[in-house]
Amino acid sequence: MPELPEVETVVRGLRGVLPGRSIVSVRLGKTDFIDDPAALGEHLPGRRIIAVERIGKFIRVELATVEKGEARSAPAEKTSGDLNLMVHLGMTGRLAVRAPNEPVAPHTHGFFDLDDGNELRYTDIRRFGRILLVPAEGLPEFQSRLGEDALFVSAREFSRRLAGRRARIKALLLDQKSLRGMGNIYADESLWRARIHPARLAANLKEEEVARLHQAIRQVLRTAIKLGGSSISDFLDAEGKPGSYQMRHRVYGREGEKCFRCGAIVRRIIVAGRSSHFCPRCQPAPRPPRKRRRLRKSGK
DNA sequence: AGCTCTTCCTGAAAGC
DNA sequence: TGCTTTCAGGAAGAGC
Repeated sequence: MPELPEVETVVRGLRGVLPGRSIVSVRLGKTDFIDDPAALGEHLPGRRIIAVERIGKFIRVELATVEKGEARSAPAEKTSGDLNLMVHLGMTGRLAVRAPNEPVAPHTHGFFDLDDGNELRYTDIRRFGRILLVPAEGLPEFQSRLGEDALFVSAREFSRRLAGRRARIKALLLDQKSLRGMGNIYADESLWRARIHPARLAANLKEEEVARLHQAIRQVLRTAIKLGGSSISDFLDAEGKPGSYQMRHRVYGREGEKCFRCGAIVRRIIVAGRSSHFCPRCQPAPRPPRKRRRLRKSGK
C-alpha cells in the first residue's frame, strides 16, 4: 500500500517525464473516486505540467495555462501554475506514463493523453484512491488540512504535536492531520525501532521516547525511499519496478516470528482500528495491560 | 477529545 | 473441487 516512501518513489519517477508535457485530453472509466469527474475534461486539456510534487500521500501535478501564441515547444518551467491535479493512491492506486500501444492494466480508470503521444494512466483495483482538482489559490487551505510532513518535521515540532494528546501514539501517527504521510507499515516499523508500544498514550511518552521516535521515523522513511518503497500487495513505481523495503520490515507482517532484536515472538493486535505489529518484550505495554476491565459495580 | 463501528472496493486466502 | 466467508486497509463520517 502506498505510503510516504512509495508515493515519493512514484513522484520521483514522474518528475523525470511529466514536466514540460501538456495534457491533450482526458478519458475516464469509473469515476466514483473522483471528486468532480466533469471538471477534469473541462480544465485539464490544454494545460501544461510544470512540476510534480508530493504532499503527504498526495501526488500534486502542477499545471499552468499555456499562453496564446506560446508554441508547444516553448520552454517549460518557471511560470507558476494555476491549477493542481491531486492524486491519492489509496490502497492500490498506480500512476504511470505508458505508450498507447502498451496493454492497459485491468482497473485503469483514468487516461490523461499527453502531447508527446504517451498516456498518463491511473489504475486502482479497489478505488480507495482519490483524484481532485485544486486551484492554485486553494492550495494553502488544502495543505493546512494536513499536518507536517513526516519526513521533514523537526524534532521540536514533532514533540509539540504529541504534547498533551490523550490519543494512542499509533492513532496519532496514522492521523494525517497530525503528521502527513505515515501509514500502517511505517508506523509499526518506526515504533519498533523506537521501542514504543503502539497503544501508549502520546501524552505519557517520555521526552527521550519522543526523540527516539522522531529519529526512528526519519530513519525508516529515508531508508525506505532509498530502496524504492515496500512492494507488498503489488506496489510498483512509475516505471513498473517494485521496491525492496519489504525485505527490511522488522515487525510488519511478521506476526508469530522472532523479534530481530530480542528473539521474542512478534505479536499483532488492533490499535486505533488498525492491525499493529510489535515485539512484546522490546515494546512493553502501557500499565493497565490493555485488558478489558469489568465495569465496577456502580456505587461511589 | 478520542474511541469504535461502518462504509467504500476487490482479490487473496481461509473455511467448509 | 468449488463455493462462501473473511480479511486487509486510507480516510471520512456517525454515534457515543
